[in-house]
Amino acid sequence: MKFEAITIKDIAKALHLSVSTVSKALRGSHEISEETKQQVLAYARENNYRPNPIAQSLKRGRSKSIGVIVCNIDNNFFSQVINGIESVARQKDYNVIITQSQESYEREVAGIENLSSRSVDGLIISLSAETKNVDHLIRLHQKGLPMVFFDRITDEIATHKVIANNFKGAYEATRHLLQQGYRHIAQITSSGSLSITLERLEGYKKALTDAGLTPDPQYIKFVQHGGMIPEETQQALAELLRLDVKPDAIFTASDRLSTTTLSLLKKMRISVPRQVALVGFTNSISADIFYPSLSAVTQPALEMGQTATDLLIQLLESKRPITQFQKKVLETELKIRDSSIRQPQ
Amino acid sequence: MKFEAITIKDIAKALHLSVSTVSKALRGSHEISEETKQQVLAYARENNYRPNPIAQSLKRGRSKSIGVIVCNIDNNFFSQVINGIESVARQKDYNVIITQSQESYEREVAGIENLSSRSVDGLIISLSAETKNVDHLIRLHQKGLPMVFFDRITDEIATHKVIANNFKGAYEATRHLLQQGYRHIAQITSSGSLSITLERLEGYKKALTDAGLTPDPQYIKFVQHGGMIPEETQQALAELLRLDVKPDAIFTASDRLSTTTLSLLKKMRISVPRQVALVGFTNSISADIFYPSLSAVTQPALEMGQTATDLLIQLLESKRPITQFQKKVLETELKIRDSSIRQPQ
DNA sequence: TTGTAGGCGTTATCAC
DNA sequence: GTGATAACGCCTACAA
Repeated sequence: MKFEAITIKDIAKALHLSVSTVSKALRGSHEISEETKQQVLAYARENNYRPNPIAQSLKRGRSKSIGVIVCNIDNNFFSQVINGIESVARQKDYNVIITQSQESYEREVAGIENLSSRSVDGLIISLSAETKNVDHLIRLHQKGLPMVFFDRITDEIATHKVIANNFKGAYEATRHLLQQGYRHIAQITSSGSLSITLERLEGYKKALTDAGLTPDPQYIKFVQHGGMIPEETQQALAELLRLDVKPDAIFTASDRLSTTTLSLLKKMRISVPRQVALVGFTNSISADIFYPSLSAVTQPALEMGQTATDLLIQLLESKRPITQFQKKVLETELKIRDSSIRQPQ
Repeated sequence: MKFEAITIKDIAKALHLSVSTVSKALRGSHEISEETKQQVLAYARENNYRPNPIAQSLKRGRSKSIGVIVCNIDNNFFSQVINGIESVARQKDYNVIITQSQESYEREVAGIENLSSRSVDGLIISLSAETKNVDHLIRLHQKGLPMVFFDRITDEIATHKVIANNFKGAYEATRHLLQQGYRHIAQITSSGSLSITLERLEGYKKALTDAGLTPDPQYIKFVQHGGMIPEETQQALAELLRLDVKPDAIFTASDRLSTTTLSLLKKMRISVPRQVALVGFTNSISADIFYPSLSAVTQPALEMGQTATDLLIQLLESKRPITQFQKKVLETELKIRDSSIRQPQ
């Protein structure tokens, strides 16, 4: 199947003009007479002429599209971020090309490889859970491909970054549990190679030590694929519940982990918060209709997507090379609901 | 910022060959000597040569990318569909360009206009809630742009379509409520111009008449923007609860409507299912941790995305024009949970 | 004011 | 077996 469309050449032929005259007329050049301009414009409109973006891209050396790579789009947080990305990009006339890594390092490398090589002007990236090495990105960055990181970032590349205040979010969540009187607070978190994991871990530890407690490694469970594989979460949870001193509260440090853990606890008929309290990172808009309603750290996901896109487009459209980079830290919000409220014994 | 990369010309210059020789060598042509081939391939690999996809697109007249337009990506159902689309497309080496209509007709027209004009080889479409007229799509289709519809489809364009068995899904949901003994079953649904709305409405009505009941228009509330605007849903719900004979059960016919309605009922302190039962269409993976756990019609969203993409790529890569079109109907699944189980009085 | 020519990177055709 | 040339559609010096 082919999709034939009218070109500048067709217009030129029809109007007995040269392509350059038509081209100039279409862009309203001063060199062209009013009369010719009108004629060309009218013909173009009638025949619904659209410049071929591919030819324009080839000529200009920019495709007016940006690549996005996330672990998985079917996730409250990431779909909200992409909503933000798409809105800003569309407004500034950029296409958004989405790729999922599915938390796999290989897929991330392949996806980014594919997006780059000039089919994309820049990249918006959140690293996969498996990614420990970012050489593939360093190479591209050195070659001059602009990129902005969000959420799961890396220190090894100097560019704009947008994250939530993960430290503070985790700190507040943990402190809240402490204030409720819980003392054996476990954490289920993503892969230890992710920036978000470390930041949230630090916030959690700081809250514990500020309360005079010593973080216990036994209470910290890493789930390698960030909750995408329910069995991994299940195992982490089972290990926690098998400890001699069972946790009386759990802090789940990512979106999928939070909903999965709540679901697993329900299946195991473990009462929340009576037997174990729960606070999680989640951007689910349904956290208030969970049972129990889920106390949650929420990230400004839409804003994160918008900000990342603004920063990337700044990079793309800047005349001179940018050497000062921003790391924007957006505030999280702790919404306290039932899952963490201590019940009278 | 520029992103310079090596071209076929650079290779030719370096190796003192002509561009055409290099081009052929790279694609393993028989015409080229083994020796030259190895030389070129080795040089290309060393210097990490990637063909410029934009130049290839211009030459071939196809961009190897497909456009997707949905109302909103931040939605369980649609993000799952897009997950499916992306997976298949990536595997077949197509880029996926996402656009959101935000349920606005104007945005849909603009988005599609932008995706077409040859920046995209084909389109995967789910119509916006506001769309009553599909002339913008008919025009493109007649010009030869391949497209596949899913979920919210139109009869006015002959092409492949993929939908869930909405009639049956709604029928079973309603019948289940009837079997539980509910007699005043209301429906909150999307815009009346959407195919899914009509199909689900028919299933609902058929279940009622099969049970000897007469559908009452008062019990059917249309929400124009499919739940994207909570106030609209709230008003629909309020109107239902203001009726002389209040509904004893509600069937919510789309994803966002279901979660929003449950949330609103909770805020109004209306007990579900005791005061009013609820069954909804939703693809939330968290329906079992809602309070009460939500009886739900689930669509095979991932499969829908995969199927739509397979069909589109068939269209794109077919040698001869296709005139026989499929309408694939995928089965829904009714998961009965607490929100619809009649309580002892 | 309009037209010619060349180039963006790749590929296909045809000549050597 | 290799290379010159033209073409995809658009843009832009430069020439007329």
